[in-house]
Amino acid sequence: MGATDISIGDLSKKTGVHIETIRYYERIGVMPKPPRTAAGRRYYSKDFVRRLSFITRSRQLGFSHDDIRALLSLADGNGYSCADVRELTLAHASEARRKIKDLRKLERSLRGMAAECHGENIPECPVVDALLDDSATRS
Amino acid sequence: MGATDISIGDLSKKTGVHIETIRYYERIGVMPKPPRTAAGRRYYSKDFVRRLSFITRSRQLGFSHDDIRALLSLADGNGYSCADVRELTLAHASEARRKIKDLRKLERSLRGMAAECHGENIPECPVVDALLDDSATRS
DNA sequence: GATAACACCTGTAGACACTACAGGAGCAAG
DNA sequence: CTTGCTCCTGTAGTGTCTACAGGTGTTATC
Repeated sequence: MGATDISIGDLSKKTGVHIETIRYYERIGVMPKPPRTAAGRRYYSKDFVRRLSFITRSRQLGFSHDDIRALLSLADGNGYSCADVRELTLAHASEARRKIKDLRKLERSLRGMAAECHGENIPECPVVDALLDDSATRS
Repeated sequence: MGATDISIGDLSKKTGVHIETIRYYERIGVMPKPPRTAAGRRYYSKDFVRRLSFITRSRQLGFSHDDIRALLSLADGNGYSCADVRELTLAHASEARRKIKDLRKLERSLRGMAAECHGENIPECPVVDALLDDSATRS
């Protein structure tokens, strides 16, 4: 264990990733297995910090662990091509755009429903009605 | 089993909800237990169709099953007040707005990264670099 | 050197919202 | 009466963690 190496707790504090999550990442193979002390404790070099940050940044951008494995595979220089990464990235951008569209519609619906509702405790709440109406009794 | 009652398979076709999902909804208590034939098969009246549609519409709008239980409780007239529903709805609207903001940022990042990348198979992929840089070696 | 407090270990189970499958029973058409 | 479909229950798997139980190791204080 070198002078700059850190424990799992320190890695957790440094990156804001829970200890359990770090171990989970190791288990599913997105983080490599770190070396251990004689007593069996993990210790991490700067490279591990870097890789964990890569993973959290990618997760924030909505990449799945499978995606991240592909990205890391490229970073490690085996298997995937840069074109693959580009494609993956653009696919995510399109999906983000789709989600934005859906969420805009959703927000409009929700605010519209709430605007109709004055908070009185009447049996015909406009929000509930809005959800009940347009129901599929149209087969 | 009345003339207009339908089987779980028909309910599934009518609403687009998988049979397993319908049974799952029953198990977790968002759908009430339907009556059964002598042989133990579920059958559903129009009311059930209506309620399942309510549930799927609510899910599409991002309400959790707990939220839906609260909404249905109001629809059934016990416990929750209209003001509660209003609050729930506005909270969801705010969350939708937050997600939209995040996704916009995400889409910009992704498209920016992809624009830098010309698909050549070079070891320094700008996408991967963008993810690796800004890594936390700043404790 | 003893003790207390804390960090770490493994393994398992839970959360959410489903989905899938195994193994069996009922039912309708040819 | 056999074939093939639908339905039944129960259990296990998905993805992304989170939480806990029960144990061991390390460090600080007296």
